[in-house]
Amino acid sequence: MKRPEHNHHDESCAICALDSMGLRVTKQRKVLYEALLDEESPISAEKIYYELKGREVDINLSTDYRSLEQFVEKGLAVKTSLLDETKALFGINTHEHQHHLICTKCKEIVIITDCPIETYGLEVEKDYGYRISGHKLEIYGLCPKCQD
Amino acid sequence: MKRPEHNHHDESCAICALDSMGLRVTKQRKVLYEALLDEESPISAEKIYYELKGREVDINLSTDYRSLEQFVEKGLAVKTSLLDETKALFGINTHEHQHHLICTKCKEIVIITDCPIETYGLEVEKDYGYRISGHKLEIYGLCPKCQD
DNA sequence: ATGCAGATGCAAATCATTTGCATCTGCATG
DNA sequence: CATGCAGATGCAAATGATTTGCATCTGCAT
Repeated sequence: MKRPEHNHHDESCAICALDSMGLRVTKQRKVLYEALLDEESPISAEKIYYELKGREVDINLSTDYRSLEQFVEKGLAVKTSLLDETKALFGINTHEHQHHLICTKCKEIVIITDCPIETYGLEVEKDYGYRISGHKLEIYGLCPKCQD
Repeated sequence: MKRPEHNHHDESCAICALDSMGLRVTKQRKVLYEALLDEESPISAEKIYYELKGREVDINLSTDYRSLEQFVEKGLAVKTSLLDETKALFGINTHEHQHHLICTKCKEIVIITDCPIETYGLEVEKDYGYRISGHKLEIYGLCPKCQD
């Protein structure tokens, strides 16, 4: 920690998170990180830009993209894209292996932390000679509300 | 089959496939469908466009995109996007449940037809109240050649 | 053989994302 | 605490993928 005056160390504190990864703590990055913390599921760069717009500190769309990309590089955030959408979604990196359950109608995203394919990866390594580094599982369906 | 002079019915025949889904058999769609049949894994619209370029029949990029999208609507092709790439990939719909094993270095894509989460879907339905309609699983790693 | 709904080509538009550049600002240093 | 400068920001313009409007062309039902 480069900030001796800052006497806690907590991932849910933007200052701690940014500082610990060697990123300068600017007001833009701070509000951006905090906005990500507030989201329960991945959000697009554009959407987060509009959420910040009009608050005390808003942020330019370029800065938004640049910062999100840096968060991802530093492991503070994760980038993904769901369904057949072309745009990227960003979320806080919880350092918890997780998958998404997505409603094909209302686009609600539920996070699933239980993973059925941990062991399956080993089988794949054996069968295909690949050295597996990760996987992505999305499950689609209708959420309870959209089933009526 | 609307073409009585065409006396077989085979998904690997472009004329049959297009005709059976009510799509006009144009020379552009025919070569496009045949090009898709030749691919062993999903390919981008642009790449397929360049592969056709210079052959007897080439095809405008707009037509390429429009036709691929129609193939997907009619269930002749499937659209996906892999890794964190933003561009869409298209492949022939084999009507076979499949997943992808992707080399993070050389981007080779291997198709896996064995699926570990058939039964897991049922658990999710019970736990989350969703009516599951599908899922997508991608597995990342280094292929044998890239491991050196 | 023929008309016309639907398909194509072209160019311009759109949407998400990135980049160049001039200006600004954290923060390490004295 | 003042200060310099590497790194961050805002703006506008560029890029890359994909889509669309429109005039022209072409399968295919008749």
